[in-house]
Amino acid sequence: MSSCDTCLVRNRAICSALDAGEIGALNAIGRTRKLEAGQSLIWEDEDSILVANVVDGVLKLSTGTEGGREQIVGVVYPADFVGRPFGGKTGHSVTALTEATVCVFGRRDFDDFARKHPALEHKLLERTMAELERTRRWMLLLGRKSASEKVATFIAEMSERLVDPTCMALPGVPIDRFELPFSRQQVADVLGLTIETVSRQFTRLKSEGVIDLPSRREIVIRDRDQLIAQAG
Amino acid sequence: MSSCDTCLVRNRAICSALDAGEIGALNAIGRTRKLEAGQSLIWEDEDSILVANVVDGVLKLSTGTEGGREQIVGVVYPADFVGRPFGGKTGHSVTALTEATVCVFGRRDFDDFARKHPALEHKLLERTMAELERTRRWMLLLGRKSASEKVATFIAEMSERLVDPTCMALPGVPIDRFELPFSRQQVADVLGLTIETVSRQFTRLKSEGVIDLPSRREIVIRDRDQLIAQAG
DNA sequence: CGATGGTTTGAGATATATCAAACCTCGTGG
DNA sequence: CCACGAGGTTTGATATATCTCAAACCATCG
Repeated sequence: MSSCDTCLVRNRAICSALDAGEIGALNAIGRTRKLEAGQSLIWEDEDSILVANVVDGVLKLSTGTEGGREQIVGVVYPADFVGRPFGGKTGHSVTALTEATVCVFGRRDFDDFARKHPALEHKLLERTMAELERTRRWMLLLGRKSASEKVATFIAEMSERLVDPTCMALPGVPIDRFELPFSRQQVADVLGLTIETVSRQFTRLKSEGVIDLPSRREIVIRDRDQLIAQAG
Repeated sequence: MSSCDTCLVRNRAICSALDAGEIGALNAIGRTRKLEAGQSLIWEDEDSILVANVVDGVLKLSTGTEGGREQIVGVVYPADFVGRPFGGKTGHSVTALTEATVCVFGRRDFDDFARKHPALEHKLLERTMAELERTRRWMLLLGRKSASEKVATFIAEMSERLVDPTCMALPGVPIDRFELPFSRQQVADVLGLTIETVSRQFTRLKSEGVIDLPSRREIVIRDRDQLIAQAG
């Protein structure tokens, strides 16, 4: 029996393009792997040797300058795909932010399999295009938004993406209370700000009653309209 | 006879995945269109109705805030693909920066054709992944680089991308003199800066002898090593 | 309990934005 | 041919958002 049968993201990941027989073949070349928070799966500038589906947890994609400045260039959730198939180098590292479970494949094995299964490539294409679209929207934030707009946008987006991964929640409905998978430094690295500026914006939003911060890693949205308005 | 036979980018665009017969079929659903500088092909937030291959010229992809701030989220050159196949909205407009020639397809026609031609989808997937990679590298610039680093990086990247589109030049060799397809305002919109800051950085680089500016739209790189060093 | 790592708060420095004016370049029409 | 005007660009003076440096604070864990 294939471990895909019990996979939580079986119906949402690119694997949903495959029938039972094909899934078995894919299962044969992959294996599931657990990562603890902080552990990396792929490193910046290394030759692409593996790709993966995220089964559970949250991971960051990040790059940095020689000077040690870091920028988080993407965040992936269950059912998302990571890595660079079809040769080339990955320009960013992939690191777990929470405990995570991924389904990894050798890059070459995956390449061969994908070329023989156009439906899988099609899913991957749709996913990649959606990710490119999302990334481009984020560029507007990085290039043109103020610190307060950045933080408000960040919280609003988080509440839309951090829905129950088991899909029990209604789709498209954002949640008003969630646990942040980021430290303050990591939030700063997503938004292109410093940790102090992020902290000040959080406390300002709290003092204005827009959000509440029960603990360091928890956020409660008290006034979503106001939050959206401040997102600019 | 198919107009693809004389197409300058026939061997580099996604069409290179197709044989003579398939090209004929693709040609039947597309048409070439000329754009003058400033003319838009696709508008932000409209439902995706057409997609295109760039044959000649340079186009920008851009989004803006309600407040009128603009961010250029991508620049495309001959052989690149633009538009959002497989449904959804395009989150950015596509506008010609120079006179341009594109090969346009109705989005639905293209979708149908692509689904029947996995090799075409494969090329498109590779291209989309490369673009996503490039876009993510640009995020590091937007989020973490100073104005001087941004401008130096911009000039260096331009010199690598604006090679002779006919491919007569040696591949991978950057050029030292080129005409900018951007106004100062547009450079500012690519880098997330103001027009004044861009101007000041240009004149500084010129006064340091790193570049020369024979005219508003021309750039000559005098000291590439120094330029790269300043790109951070 | 004290040590440790992350976070918040404060005071000051600075890069970049903003506002305003002068300056080219180029096309138009007298 | 020259004067004029318009758009884009450069330069200057000032304002301000964000960064930097530094200290206090707070949870967590041995």
